Amino acid sequence: MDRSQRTLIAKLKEHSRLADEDIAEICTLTHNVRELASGEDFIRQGEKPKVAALVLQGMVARYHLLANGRRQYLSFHMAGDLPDSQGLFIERMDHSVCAIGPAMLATIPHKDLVLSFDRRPEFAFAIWRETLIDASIFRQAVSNLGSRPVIPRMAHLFCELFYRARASRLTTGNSFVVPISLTQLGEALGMSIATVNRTLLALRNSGTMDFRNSLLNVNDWPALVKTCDFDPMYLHLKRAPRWDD
Amino acid sequence: MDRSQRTLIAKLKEHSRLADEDIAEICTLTHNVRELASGEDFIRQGEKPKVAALVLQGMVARYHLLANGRRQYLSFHMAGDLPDSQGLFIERMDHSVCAIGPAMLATIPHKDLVLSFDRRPEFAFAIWRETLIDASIFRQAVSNLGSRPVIPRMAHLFCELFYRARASRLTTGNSFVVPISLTQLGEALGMSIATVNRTLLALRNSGTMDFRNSLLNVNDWPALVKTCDFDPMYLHLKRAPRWDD
DNA sequence: CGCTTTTTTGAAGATGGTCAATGGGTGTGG
DNA sequence: CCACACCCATTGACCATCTTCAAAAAAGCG
Repeated sequence: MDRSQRTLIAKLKEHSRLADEDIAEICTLTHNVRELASGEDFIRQGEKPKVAALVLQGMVARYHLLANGRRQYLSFHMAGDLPDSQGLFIERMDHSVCAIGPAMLATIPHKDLVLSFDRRPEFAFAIWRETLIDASIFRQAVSNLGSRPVIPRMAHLFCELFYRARASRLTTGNSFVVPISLTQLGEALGMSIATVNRTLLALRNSGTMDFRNSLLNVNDWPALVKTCDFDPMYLHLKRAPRWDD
Repeated sequence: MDRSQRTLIAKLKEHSRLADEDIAEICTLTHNVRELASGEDFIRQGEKPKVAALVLQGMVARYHLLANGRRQYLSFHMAGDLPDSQGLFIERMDHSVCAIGPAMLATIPHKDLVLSFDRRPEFAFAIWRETLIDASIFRQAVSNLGSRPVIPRMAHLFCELFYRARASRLTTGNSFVVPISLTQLGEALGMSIATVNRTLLALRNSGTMDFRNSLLNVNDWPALVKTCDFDPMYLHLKRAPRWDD
């Protein structure tokens, strides 16, 4: 069992039950490693996806490029995530995937995955569930953009990132490395960079969280959760991460 | 082959190839019919989904209920859609589904579906693709809310609804019945009802479209497409609907 | 026909955007 | 080692958009 197989198994176990046979099946999957420079695209809107990507290190993001040149970030992904699982059964990518900070990915051919799906339907269902959770995260983004003022909107994004990172054991204490620039935050949350900055200041002054120099610090988790009414149910994890370890 | 089976097959054929065996498998599925009054919930946030729903008639919507009482509509669905396919492999619903105007649904137990999936993986992949297209629609909603001013934002929603309806042959000429109230439009597009009304007026005056009394009228499709840079690629349909029939 | 609900319109005010200028790091080359 | 350039973050002033509030008109419905 190599690193990427271990990462994938750990990820799927966060929400699905895997039989020994499923794990054995995953261990037959081979992959290539691809390193991305900060900002580099992994796949672009319009291209035909042929491989699935698994994040091994760093952070990547999905984004749309609009006709007017604007960029809209759709979701952010960390180690264990499958940032282009959404391209599995689809002819052409309707969005792009790029690195946020330097990142390392494992790529697995779709062909191999589908063969495994035929052999182990439960494995397919686990990946399917993964794509459904992705969709649930998109739905939250819709509500976040459509219904929340800037401060809770920003808080919700960081709540989600921190909670997911914590569930995957990627945090250190109350900190998590998030190499997103202010500009990119604005392009994710539909805010101007000025507002992004003022909103981060407000959150800092409230004593709930502090995002600076690519480092997120959660100072008062319950208060932060309350600012945005964050309810992690939508992440559909089997068990909540513990806060006392 | 009954009505609901025919509807499902037609829908899946919009984006997937089905073998005769897949169609035969679908024809073994039995269902119940459920009628919903306007506004009635089909399933609520927090409940455990046990059946999948197929829209036979009318329109239904997914929505979030936020802690502050606000309602955020996430997507709208018409005949042929599977509005809670997102609940297939998930423990609890992270959103609700309600009727927009009176609607009729066919319900199919998840258990039966999964048994069919095991027998015909291609059928499973077609439904999976359906859920991935749903996710793609959510992504567009994110971009719509995050990046577009009110007029193109409204235009984009109606472009999508009309295009999807046309692809499913639910339009009559340039018209399509959309029983959404102004309040609900606002709750979908993150606008106040006053702005919704003024935006509809602006679109009416531009001569591109006219939405009034639950009836959408597309007067100038190319111009409407241009106002919001609508590109239907993200709907992943095998072939575009024809405009000249 | 009177009631409720939905749509329409106006005016005032707040939120967040735009623009422009400043400051702080970091890396490069003289 | 310093000077310069560049990128990113920060801040202020002004302004546009959209919200809120209030009220009237129109449209369904018993």
